Amino acid sequence: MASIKDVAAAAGVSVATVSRVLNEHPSVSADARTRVLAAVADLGYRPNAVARSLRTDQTHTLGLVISDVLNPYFTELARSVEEEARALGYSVIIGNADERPELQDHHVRNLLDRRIDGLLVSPTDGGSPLMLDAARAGTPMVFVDRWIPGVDVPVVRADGRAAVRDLVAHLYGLGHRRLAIIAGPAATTTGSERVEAFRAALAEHGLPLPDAYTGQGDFQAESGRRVTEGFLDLPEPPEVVFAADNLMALGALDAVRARGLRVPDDIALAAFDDIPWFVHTDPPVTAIAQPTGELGRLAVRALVDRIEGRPPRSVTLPARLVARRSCGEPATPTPSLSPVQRSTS
Amino acid sequence: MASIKDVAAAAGVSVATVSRVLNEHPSVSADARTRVLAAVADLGYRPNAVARSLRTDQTHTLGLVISDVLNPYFTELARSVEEEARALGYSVIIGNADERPELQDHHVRNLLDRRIDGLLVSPTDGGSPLMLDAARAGTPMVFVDRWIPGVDVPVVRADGRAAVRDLVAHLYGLGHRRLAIIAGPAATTTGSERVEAFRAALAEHGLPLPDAYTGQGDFQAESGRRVTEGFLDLPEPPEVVFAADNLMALGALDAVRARGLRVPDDIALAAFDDIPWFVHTDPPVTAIAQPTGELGRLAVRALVDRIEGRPPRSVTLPARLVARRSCGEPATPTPSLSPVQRSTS
DNA sequence: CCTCCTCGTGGAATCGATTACACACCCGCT
DNA sequence: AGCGGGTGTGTAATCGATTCCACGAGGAGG
Repeated sequence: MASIKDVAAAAGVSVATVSRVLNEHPSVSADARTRVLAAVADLGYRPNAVARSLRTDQTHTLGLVISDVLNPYFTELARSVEEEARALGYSVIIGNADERPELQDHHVRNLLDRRIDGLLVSPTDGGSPLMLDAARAGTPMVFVDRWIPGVDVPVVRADGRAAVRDLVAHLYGLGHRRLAIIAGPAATTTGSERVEAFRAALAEHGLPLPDAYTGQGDFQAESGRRVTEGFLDLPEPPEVVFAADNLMALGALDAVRARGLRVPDDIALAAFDDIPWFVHTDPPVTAIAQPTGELGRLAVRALVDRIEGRPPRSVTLPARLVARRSCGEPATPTPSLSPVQRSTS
Repeated sequence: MASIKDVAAAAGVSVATVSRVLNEHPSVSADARTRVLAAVADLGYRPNAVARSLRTDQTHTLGLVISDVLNPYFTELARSVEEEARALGYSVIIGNADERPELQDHHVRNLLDRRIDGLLVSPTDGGSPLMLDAARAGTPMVFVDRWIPGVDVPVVRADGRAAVRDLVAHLYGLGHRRLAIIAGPAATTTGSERVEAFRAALAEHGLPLPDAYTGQGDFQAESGRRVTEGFLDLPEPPEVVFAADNLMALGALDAVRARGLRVPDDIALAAFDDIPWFVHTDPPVTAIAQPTGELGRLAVRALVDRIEGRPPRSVTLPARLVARRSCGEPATPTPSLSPVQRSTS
């Protein structure tokens, strides 16, 4: 592959001049510029980003470490992150942690070794020493969706409290009194927060949240299935199951079906995180929708602000309830076509 | 950040010795080795991958350019690619082309600039000059899922012909005679191949495939909706719609619902590419399943073989029909729980 | 005792860019 | 004529690693 030296030789100038042309430095004669550009076109020369990065100490690359790419919520987040980053002149390297802290560490280490300019993380746990060290050492970093309390890193996330309260009111209004939750890992902020919000909302209606009605999941479909089976085995099963993410809701749906039961007649179902497929399931699933694309964009902007020396801002956006048929009577007679179409908020 | 010089100084040796310790070169005394390792641990030193890549001309990175990350098929492919690559000591940078050739070119260029060791592509079109040049110039490259005819690059893909024939037989057996297809872009191999296979299978049963029953889609949900509306507007609408990918099937489902019609009573639906959600839609969707994870793994292995000097092999795996309720009577009375559970092959 | 290897080590070149610094040239002003 | 200043260009240092080559020490063999 042609290097800057080859271009310089072909154009009859020094490498410094070639570099200046390529970087649009003003003090280059028109004559030299055209000769260099001709040589570049002729040789099909492309600057070596590796060499450039070594010299400038910038890779124009962001790292994104998420918990599970197969979760449509994170897929969409990743997509919006890449789009916004591209618009700002950065590339993105995605690391999939699969909800496993050691895999998360692997990716963080790998990304740091590659000297990415900044790191976007949705932590799977309370924070590994590696990540905390990196944050302390000054690596530009922003948490997205989940965060680690007590660490001085900006957070871009959605607050689901109001939406959870709306959901509980909706359920209460439909006559449900025995409500259960499939929680996410307590080590994640989203895991614990959603349970807390749910418990608080129940309390407002004078309803308890017994231990038997709080199942421990891990944000994966299989755990949703397992927990739901436990619920159905209880002498007095809940009337509603609220899954703290979309995959566990899928598992719950499986478990209910496997028993030959029907949603919502035998048991109702709701989920945190809305996804396009929820419109098409049988029945369509009531869910709490986050402004996922917006979160991704804002997270990138905060990170790039930090990288380029501007003060980054933490952002919290609201989530909203999207009521469908999985909890009882349809909210309206017309079919719901898109996840963003209807909202009770 | 500490560099190899700092380590050398701290250990009282030269940088050459530090490098030898780090690369497990045999001729280093035990004494020097322990001093170096102590200094490394002490300083929290991590080798700079950028500098290393510049010197060794290897990045241990693969590029993966896919057409649409939001398509669950490609998400799963990306995941398996990353897993296998990690197992072989490589990282992956994913570029999402969004079915847009110019975006595909952007990513290919970006990846080549970063001097990735090899490129995995599922081309959105007949092949841009950029990609063809790269292939000709000797960049290790493997096509996955889709490919470009006439280019000397190994291909790892699934052959859906037999499964399409099974599907048509299944539909014929259920009494359907007017079958329509929502095709993918003719510029993609998967786009044209699936129509051809469908047409050939129909011919075996003496059925025609009129132009009015072949709609042109672009692998995105919206096009599935649009084409399906066209079908429904025909004086004699088809009895079955076969969508050439899962997103267009989703769009078709929307269109049918929007008219207040029911699947499969009013119109039947089948899709190429099976995904977990198809089990949970209303009704569950009959689909042709590819061995996606296996394709990803084999593609990575072929690429790494090529990179490391071994001869790469093209691979074609079979796809299989997974019959569910969206085309008529359930295949069996038991509910289908997983997309891989049942097959007619 | 001298020669020849082997082993461990360090110096320095190298990868492909960016950029500080020096310098030659030309213009205009006094 | 001489000097200051801007313009365009080249030389060389630099980023952080890897690796070729040279060299000194020490052991084995003649």
